[in-house]
Amino acid sequence: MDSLENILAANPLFAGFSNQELVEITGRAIHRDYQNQEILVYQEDVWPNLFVIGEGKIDAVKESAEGRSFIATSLGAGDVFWGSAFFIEGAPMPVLLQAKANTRIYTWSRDYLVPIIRQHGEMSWSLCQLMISRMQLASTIVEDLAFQPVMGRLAGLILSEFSDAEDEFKSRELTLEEMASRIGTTREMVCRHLYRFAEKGAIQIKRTELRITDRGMLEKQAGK
Amino acid sequence: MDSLENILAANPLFAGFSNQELVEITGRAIHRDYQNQEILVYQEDVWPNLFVIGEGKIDAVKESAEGRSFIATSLGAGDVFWGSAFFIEGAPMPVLLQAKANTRIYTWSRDYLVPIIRQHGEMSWSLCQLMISRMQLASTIVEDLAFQPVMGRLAGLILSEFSDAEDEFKSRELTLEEMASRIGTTREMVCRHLYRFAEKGAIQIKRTELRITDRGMLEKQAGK
DNA sequence: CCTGGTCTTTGCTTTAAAGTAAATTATGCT
DNA sequence: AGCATAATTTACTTTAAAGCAAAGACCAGG
Repeated sequence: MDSLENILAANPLFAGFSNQELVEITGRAIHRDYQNQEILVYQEDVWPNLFVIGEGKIDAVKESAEGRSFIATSLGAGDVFWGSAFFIEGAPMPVLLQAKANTRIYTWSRDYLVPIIRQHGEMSWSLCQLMISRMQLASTIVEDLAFQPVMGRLAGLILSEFSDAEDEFKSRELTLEEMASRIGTTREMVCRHLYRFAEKGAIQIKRTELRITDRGMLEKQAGK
Repeated sequence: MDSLENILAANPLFAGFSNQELVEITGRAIHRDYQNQEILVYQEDVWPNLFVIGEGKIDAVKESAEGRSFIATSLGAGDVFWGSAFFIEGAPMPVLLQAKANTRIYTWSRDYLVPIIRQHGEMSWSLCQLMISRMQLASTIVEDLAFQPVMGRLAGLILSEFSDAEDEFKSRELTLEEMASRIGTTREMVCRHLYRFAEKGAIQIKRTELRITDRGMLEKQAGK
C-alpha cells in the first residue's frame, strides 16, 4: 500500500499545494477501512465529505425501490470521490457507495477542506475538470440507455472488460448479475445474449471463461 | 431583455467579482443571436467557450446515429453553460445545443476567461457547485432510464410540465415528439400512454390541452 | 375557402425485454 | 470427498416497447 503522501503527490487535485501544506492536509485525513461488500454510504444520505482511495475498489451503485441495481461507475486506488453535500449543503448522495474489495479510504470533512479549496483557485479548477470527466461518463451512460438495446450495451461491456482476451480465454471476473447491473438488465438477458454472440462467432464462451474472436462484430454491435 | 450587467449581477457564478472586474468581463463578452431551431454547437464538436443566456431557450440534445434524439436538459435566461473543451482541452461536446426560441447568448473564450477563473477560487467553487447540481440532474435521468418503464417516465414528465394544470386545462406546449425525446421513447408510445392515463382518470386530454385530475396517481406511477 | 403540411390518434404487427422455473455446473467449506 | 450454496444455463411464458400505416384534426398561407 502506498502512503497517503505519495497518493496525494500523484494526484492532480493536490498539485497546487506546497510540501508543507500537503503535510498539514495529510495529517488531517481520517482513514477508514472497509471489508469487501461493506457499504460506505447509502443513497440519499447527506454525506459532506471528500475522499481518496488508498487501496481497494468502490462501486457507485443506484438501487431501485424494487431491488434492481445499476452500477454507475467503479473507483479504484488513487481516485477521488465525494458526497454531494461536500459541495452543496444538504444535498443527498445520488448513489450508494460499496466496497468491492478490502478498501482503505482517506476522508476530509467539508468543514476542514472546503475553506482550503475555496482559497486555492487551482484546486477548485482541478475539481471542475474532474467533474467534467465524470460528466462525460454519465453522458455515455445516458446515451447507451436511451439509444442502445441490451445487446449493444453488452457488446460494449465485453469490449471494455475483455479487450485483452482476444488470443486466449480470460476468466470472467464479473458474474452475470454484475454484468447485468452494469448495463441495466437482468442476468438471464446477459446469458442469452452472450450465447447469441457466441453463435454468431463474435466470442467463445465456457462457463467461467470468455474470449473475443471477432472484435469488429462487437464494435459494430456497440455502435462504435 | 435584461442588460448583461444585470444578468451577471444576479448570477452566483460572478458573485465574487468587484464592479470594476465585472465591467471588464462584460466588455469582453461576445453576444450572438440565434433563431428558433438554429443549432449553436454540434455534438462531438470541440467548443472551448462558456456562455450565459441573455434571453430565449436552449435544449441540450443527444442524437443517435439512427436519427432518434434525447433532450437531456433545457436551459433558459440566466443559465450558464459551456463546452467541455472550456475545461479540458480537446474534449468534445457530449450534446448538441439548439435554440428553441429566439435566443441571445453571451460567450467568453477559454483563453480569456479561464485564467480569471483559476485565480478566483470563489468562481471555480461556484462552478463546482453548478456542476454538482447538473450531475444530480444527470443522475435522475440515468435512474429513470434504468429503472422506470416508459409509463413511469411519462408520469414524471407530466408532473413537471403540467403541475400548474390541476384546476384547468393547459395548452400542451410540447409536441408528442418532444415529449418522446425527453423520456427516450417514440411519439406513438407517448400518445398511447397519455390515453391510458386518461382512462384511469389521472388526467384529462383534448387534442391540444391537458389537465391533471389525480396528481397522486401520477406521482405513484412516477415512483415518487 | 381551399390546400399542403404538421401533428395527433389509432389499429395492427413485430420485436425486444423481462419473468418464472428448473436443470446443470462450479465453488467453498468442513 | 461430500455437501451446501452460489452461479450459470435453458426452456417456456408474459409483457412492454417499438415499427408501420393510415385516418383525422388543426394551422398557415395563398
